[in-house]
Amino acid sequence: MLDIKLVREKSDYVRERLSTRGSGDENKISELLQLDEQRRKLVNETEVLKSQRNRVSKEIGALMGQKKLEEAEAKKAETRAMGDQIAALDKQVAEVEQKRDYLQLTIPNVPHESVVVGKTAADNPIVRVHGEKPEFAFQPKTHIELAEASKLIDFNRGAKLSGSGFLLYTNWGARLERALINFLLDLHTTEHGYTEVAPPYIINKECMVGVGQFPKFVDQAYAVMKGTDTESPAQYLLPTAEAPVANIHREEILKAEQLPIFYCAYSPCFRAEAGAAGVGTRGMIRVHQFDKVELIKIVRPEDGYAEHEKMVANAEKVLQLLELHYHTIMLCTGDMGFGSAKTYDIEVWAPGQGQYLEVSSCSNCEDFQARRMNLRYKDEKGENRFPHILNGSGTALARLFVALVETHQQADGSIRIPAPLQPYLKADKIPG
RNA sequence: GGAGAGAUGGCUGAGUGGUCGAAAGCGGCGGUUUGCUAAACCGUUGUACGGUCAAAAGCCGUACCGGGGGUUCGAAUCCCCCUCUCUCCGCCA
Repeated sequence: MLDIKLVREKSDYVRERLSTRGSGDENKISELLQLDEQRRKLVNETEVLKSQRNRVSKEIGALMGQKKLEEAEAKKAETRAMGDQIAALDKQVAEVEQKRDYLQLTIPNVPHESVVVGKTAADNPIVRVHGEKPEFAFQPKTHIELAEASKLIDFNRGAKLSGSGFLLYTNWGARLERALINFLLDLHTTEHGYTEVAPPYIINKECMVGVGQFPKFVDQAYAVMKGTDTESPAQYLLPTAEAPVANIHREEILKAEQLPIFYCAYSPCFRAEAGAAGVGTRGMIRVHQFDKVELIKIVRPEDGYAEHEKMVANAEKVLQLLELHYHTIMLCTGDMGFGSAKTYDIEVWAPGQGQYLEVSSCSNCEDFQARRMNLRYKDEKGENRFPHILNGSGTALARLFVALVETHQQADGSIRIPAPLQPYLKADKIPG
């Protein structure tokens, strides 16, 4: 969420930056300011009253001590009505505060000034290209054809077990998936300095609010309940490991020397994808459950953008080692996610699809999430500050799987395994 | 799932209706002493919000003793609900 003081003091700036997103959220600022103003007025009123009450209460206490009971009773009668007045005002404050807080949670982050202003994905500039589209002496197959031919994935039985958008990996497919996960975790932990964590897959609402998934994207989440118990507070299947991992230090005040914190985590990701195109058709491009290795950084604000660039490089390294052609784009203001101030997407080339697939999205959310989860650190001056929180996929698996098999498919139907992955799969190719 | 115990400041831990934002100890910070270190001694030590101020500092106020509600002139303290932790039993990968 945005710093209310910033909104108060630089409302025009905030409005202007928000308007570049093209979502109309800048129109919420006036209401926010109004609620803020109203709250401050009410808070002031109640505090004056409370101050009075406290004073009289102390006097009563003193009188009781001196056994001057009649005088004490008189004062009690005098202040009795104050309690109700205070209670009524407190209620008003709570109401206004609730409205303000909710409104604040629905306003997206302000884009960083280095972000290109644009409306849609078509406006996203390409910032880097690695390799080039591979040439094939034969007609390259799609991952669906390859997966069926080599029995990597049983699409029909996956759907039977769960529904459309769920995959059953089989034999070499399951092994390849596992090999990729281990390869990614090892790369980031041993080469890039991340500490591996394994979070719960069922998480509470606070995690979702903290990273900005809620309240806006509740309809995209899977809620879970215990047995037939519809009463207990809902928990959710994680849509990304970002949700639990970024929240590890929620409501903490970290010591300056604890920063920077680099975490990486494997998890499956569950997405309802309500209303999305592509679920319901076969394939692995858009599914309800996929594996991902996520990268999270918690850093000092002054380091945020340098660490952001490094994080993107860490994710790109994956594709380089797997000998895949990709390009990195910067999301324009209109295409950025809710909590992000700046985002790079990495898109890998999938020859069978004839298109680039997003396998990583690396964002600096600045202090937007830290404010939501009240995560702070104490700097050298002893002041509490909000750190920058960064998240990036390093990378998403299902689409990486697609790019890998489509890129490295051979004329004989086998799939070549790039050298860095071979020790993990314990094979140099998947037979056709 | 059953029974019991607990949750207080960075940590340990006292506090059962009134100068308690909270004793004491530890830690941290500053200082004295010292060739240096240590010890000892002295001082200091939370967070948020609101107000004041051009701003910072400072000052004033309010709230915060797991969370929410209640009783009361007044709640860390009494009552109710919830969450979490620990111990024992049961079940279980």
